[in-house]
Amino acid sequence: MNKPFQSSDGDDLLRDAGLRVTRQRQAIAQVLIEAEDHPNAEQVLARAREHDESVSQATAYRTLSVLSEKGLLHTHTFDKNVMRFELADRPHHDHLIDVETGEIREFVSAEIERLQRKIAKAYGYEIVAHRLELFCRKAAPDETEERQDTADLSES
Amino acid sequence: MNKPFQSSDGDDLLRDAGLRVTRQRQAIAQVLIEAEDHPNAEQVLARAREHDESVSQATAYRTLSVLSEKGLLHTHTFDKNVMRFELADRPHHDHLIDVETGEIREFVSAEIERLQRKIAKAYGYEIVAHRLELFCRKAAPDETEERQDTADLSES
DNA sequence: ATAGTTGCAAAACCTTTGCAAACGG
DNA sequence: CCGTTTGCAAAGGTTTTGCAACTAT
Repeated sequence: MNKPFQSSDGDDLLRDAGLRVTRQRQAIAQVLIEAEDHPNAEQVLARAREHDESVSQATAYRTLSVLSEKGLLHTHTFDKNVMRFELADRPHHDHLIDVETGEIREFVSAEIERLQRKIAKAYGYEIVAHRLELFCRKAAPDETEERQDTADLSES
Repeated sequence: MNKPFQSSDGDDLLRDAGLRVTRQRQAIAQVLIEAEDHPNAEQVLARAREHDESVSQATAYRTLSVLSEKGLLHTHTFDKNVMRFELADRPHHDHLIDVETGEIREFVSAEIERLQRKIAKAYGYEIVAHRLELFCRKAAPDETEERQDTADLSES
């Protein structure tokens, strides 16, 4: 019984990256798999230490760095100076950031994805990766009620 | 004869931000107006010093910071850790980054903009700012020739 | 056995800040 | 004039690195 795509298993994730499986890296991989948010390095380290106290900052940064380079982890910089991480094995999605609360919602728009590819192609490029972030604020009650808009959202 | 929108004049830019007009800030504003790329703080400082040697790092960062806060400057973080700047008075556009060369092209898609607003609205939000970056690689010659794709590009 | 990995502490890197002197309006 | 702005140098926050000991394979 092998995992189809998502390396929901930490050891697999590490091996996929060509890394040796160590206690410390297992702890980090586990954190990434369990994460439902977009933790930064400091948070990954703190959570990993709950699994294995011995994880050092250096190892956390080194592991996150390799996993990112190998494409197994996606990175974001929602706020100024810190890099945030997210497993790459999840279906692609973009982010909507509530600028008041910092809350991050994920969304997918097949339509936007399509347009992006179209644009890149028009310039003679193919997309390697992309990043779409909407910094938003809760809207005023809204007078024009366009409820059917939701239709575009989840076509992935 | 007043400028309609773009403060193509450095002093105006500074006054729009509620700042006093100093030699150093004039140099920085000039750099931003002349910039055809997306310089980071270090580059802005270096270029500003060509206009006025006395500009210090502190002033560069402080000025860029205020201009950004006042919304006169847009910021990006294409690469990991450095913030890049760009005058906000230009028509909105997104970025296509050539991952091989680092070259940055700008594009506009009214269609994507529209979809973004639609998505935000569906979640009950309104967009304050957004960021769309396509990390691309020059495409292989391409077998299916879709030249008319260019149509979507410049509807702004 | 041995190449890869570790923690530690120091360094590197980008950005911010305290302060007294200098300056703009 | 008086509040703002300056340069300097030091501090801040995040990420990287050199090294000797340790460990997965």
